[in-house]
Parts: sequence; structure tokens; C-alpha cells
Amino acid sequence: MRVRFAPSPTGYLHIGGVRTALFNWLFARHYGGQFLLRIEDTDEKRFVEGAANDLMTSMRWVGIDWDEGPDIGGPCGPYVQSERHAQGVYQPYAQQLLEAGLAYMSFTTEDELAEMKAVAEARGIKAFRFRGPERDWPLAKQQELAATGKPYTVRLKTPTDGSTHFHDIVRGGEEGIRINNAELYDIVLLKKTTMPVYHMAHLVDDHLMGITHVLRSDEWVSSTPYHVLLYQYFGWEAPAFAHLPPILRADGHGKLSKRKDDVSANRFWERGYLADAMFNYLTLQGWSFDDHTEIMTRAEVVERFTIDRVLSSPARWNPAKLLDMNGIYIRAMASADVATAITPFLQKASLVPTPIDDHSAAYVAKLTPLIHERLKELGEAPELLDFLLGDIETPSAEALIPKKMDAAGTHTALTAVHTSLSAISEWDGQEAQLEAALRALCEQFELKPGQLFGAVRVAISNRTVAPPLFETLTALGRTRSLDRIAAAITVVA
RNA sequence: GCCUCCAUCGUCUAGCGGCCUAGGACGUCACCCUUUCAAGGUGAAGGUCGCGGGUUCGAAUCCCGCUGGGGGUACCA
Repeated sequence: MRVRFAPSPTGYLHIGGVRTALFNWLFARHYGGQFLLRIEDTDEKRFVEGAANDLMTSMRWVGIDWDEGPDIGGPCGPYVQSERHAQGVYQPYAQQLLEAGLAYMSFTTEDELAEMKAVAEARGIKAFRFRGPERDWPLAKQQELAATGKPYTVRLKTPTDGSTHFHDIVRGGEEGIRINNAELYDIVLLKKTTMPVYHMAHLVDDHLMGITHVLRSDEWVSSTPYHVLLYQYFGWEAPAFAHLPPILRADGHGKLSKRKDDVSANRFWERGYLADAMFNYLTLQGWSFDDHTEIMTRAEVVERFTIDRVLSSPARWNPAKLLDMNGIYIRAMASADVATAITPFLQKASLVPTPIDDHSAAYVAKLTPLIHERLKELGEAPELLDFLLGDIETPSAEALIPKKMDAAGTHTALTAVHTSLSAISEWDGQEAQLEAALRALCEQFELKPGQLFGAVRVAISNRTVAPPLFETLTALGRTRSLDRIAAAITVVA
């Protein structure tokens, strides 16, 4: 069994593309086949420099590797269509069809075609199905006109009656999908530049590369009849088709799009999504194992992934679910690994040096447990830790004064806190002692822990939400903590 | 418009004629834990299985129609 993912390098790879690649990969790994990557860059106009590399980076990030591809080669190379075209891979096949009378040279220009459509529309013809006049010419006559230098495309001669049928593994049911040939038109196989169009190039390549199963996005079902026809014309055995359900936009209107939705794969690692979480989430968009298993390792998914459990109905992009899953994966990591993983984010925020020194690394490692289980995206680490790694602005009186307290009371309480905590000379590992001291003050001043602890929290962090207070105090250290409390006292004086 | 695919809580899904008074997860809400926020625990709300017919002793499950949504309708992929 051989499958492939064949993206066109027109921009970054988005989540939907990753899912398609993933299902192909899963198919190959589960059934013990090969997974190939092929770059389909036959559209010179939409080609984006560097997109192919970008795309491969995204795939590797999610953990999708390929057995044959543009960068690693393989027995069916090259794996880039523009290179294959340059080698003359496609022309002989077009020629074969031309000679068999199954394709023809079409001299109708794009402008003429547009004109014909407009005229048809004006006449109230609902569906215009282009079939060029040259389809009935003898080949010699076509070649004669071509010899004069008139530009032409090569078009497929589609039948006008009967129907074309194909079976699809995930949709169409037992009966498969059938379309009347009258609905078809004579598609272009070779552009006037001699560059093959997708339909031609992918099909020749799939055949040459021994592809047995085509798992692709469902936007291709309507053009599959052309492909079936081409396989028939060539006398080749068609691969099995499996059209995957689309991932719709979060509002349910339309497919996920590069322009409207912020769903490039690289955006996710930039924000601190774990490849394992993304892998697991995407796996569940259009496939499921049973009625309750969601968190699965790659090996488990590979073992459990069968094509018959792929859904035919669309899924909707659900970032909240992805976020939740990312949190689960982060929590499952060892603290030391989280520390390593958040370091680049801290560096980007200039909270630790680049490259990081031993001292900072050790401090980050010490801080990590404070935020570990609060983290849903690694990219949140800087905002959670900045008050520990850097300086803070002295909080305002308004922020410092707890509920049901006034400035004077807060001043008194914080002063007592400062005095009491100053008396403890060694803080390291003494969270319990610090807590005992503050709880004693609560009793003394008849304050609720929430009030006093809250004031201290704001004093040392200038925020109302922070990791647990006593761990935070020891992590901050005695000197800095006391300095910040002292500064706060002057504010509420 | 035409062609085609799809249709279970807000979302992802389980379900393949009787185990369904429709199960799980995310999200939402409440409570517990608790120094804040998370995490964790417990629980709740949320689906007349898009609608209407049929087949059957029995239908979310099979059939037909309708409606809705997606995709296609390029010398783009």
C-alpha cells in the first residue's frame, strides 16, 4: 500500500492540510505501507518561494515523516512536479491520449471561452459545458494548425452520454458516486505553456509512483470523474479513493481558510502548542476510536487507526478543545522538560538571556513547578513569570487595599508583615514557616487569610492572580520580597 | 442555477434494527478543595437523533421526499 500527500506550495500549511497529511501518514503506518510527499507546483502564478520548505517543517513538527519525498529522494523521484515536467515526464502521456483520440488540441483562448460562457448565460443556458470544436477533428488537422504556431491547450475528450462511477471508501455508501457525463466538460490537461494541470500531473505521478490509495480532501470528489476517465483512457488501474471530510470554520460557514482564519500550523508552535497535542486533536477530527477514548499516544493511534472509522461528515474547528488537550499534555510532562520547553518563550520576552546561562536555567527550573499545571499554552509562561524574572512596577494603593479594608489598615498590616517576615532569616524551603507567620498576623488583626494574603500577593507581584503565595515568596527570595513589600507600604501610607 | 456530498447536545463524537428513558469529551453553570488563578473532585443544564412520510412487532440506525449546510462549476490546486 502506498499513499501520498501532495500539497501545492502556495503558502503555509494550514490545519486542514495537516489533517489530510496526518490521515495519509496514519494509513501508511497502520497498514504497513509507504507514505510519500510530493510537491505539486504546476501553478506558476500562485507559487510561493520557500513554501515547500515551510510545509515540510510543519509536517515534521506534528511528527509526520515520509518514506519518499523531495528532500530525501526515493525510487520514483523527483518528487517535485516542476522538475518532473522539466524532465519531460508528462508530455508522452498527453501524446498517447492525443494519438488515441482521447484528447485533443484546443485552440480556443481563455478570452474566447469567457465570451462563449457569457453568451450562453445571456441565452439562459444554466450550465455551460465546454467541449471544443477540435474534439472531432482528425489529429492531423489539429497538428497542422499547431504547426502554424497558434497556441493551444490539450483537453480531455469527455464522453457526452452515459455516466461515470466510482467507489469511495468514506462516502457515497455501497452504491458509490455516479455523475452523468453530460455534466462534464473537456478539462485542460496541458496548459498552453505545456505545463500539465493538476488533474493530469497528479494522476500520471500517482500511477508512476505506484499509489494505491488516494486519501484527499473532499473538495476533490467533483473532479474525481475526470480522474476515473483518465485511468480508463490510459488503461491503468485506478487507486482506491477516500475523500476526507473537511474541517469547517468555527462558525460553521465554509471551510477553514488561510486568509480568514488564523490556522497556519506554525502559528501553533509559535504559541506553544505541543506537537503531541496537535497530533492527538487532529486525529479526532473525522476519526474516532470508540465512545470514550480521546487521549492516545502516537503508537496507540497508529495501531487503532482504520480507514473504516473515518467519518464522512465535516468537523468544525474547535480551538477550545485543542487548548484543553494541550493543557493535558503539558501537565503530563516532567517539570524539567517544561522548563526547557518554556525557555525559548522566556528568551523571546527577554526575561532570560540568550543563550541561557546556568544560573538562569536553574532559576527557571525552580520556577516551573509554580506555573506548570496552570499552563495551557507554553507561550503563556512569560506573562506568568515576568514578575519573578524581572522587576515590577510598584502597585497602586487601589490594587493593594483588600476588600473591606482601608489604607490605614493595609498600611498597618503590611508593616507587620514586613517586620514579621524580616525576622525569618532563611526562606529557602521555609514556606510553612512563612505561612505560619502570616496566619498569626491574620489572627492578630482579625483578617481573613484572603485579605492579608491578597495584599501581600499584590505587593510582591503587582497582580491579583499569581501562583500560590508562599512558594512565590521563596521563589522570589527574601531580599526582593521584602523590598517589594516595603515599597508597597509607602504607597498606602 | 446546475451537479455532488453531508446531516446525533453549542462543538468534537459513540451508535451500524431491539442493549438508547441516546453514552463520552470540550465548553457552560453550581458545589467541594482552597490565600488568588489554575488543576483536581462531584454534580447539573444541554439532543422530540434537521423536518415529513414510509418499511418493520420494533428506527438515531433501512427507504423516499423536503429543508439546511459543505464542495464543485478555472489554461488554481
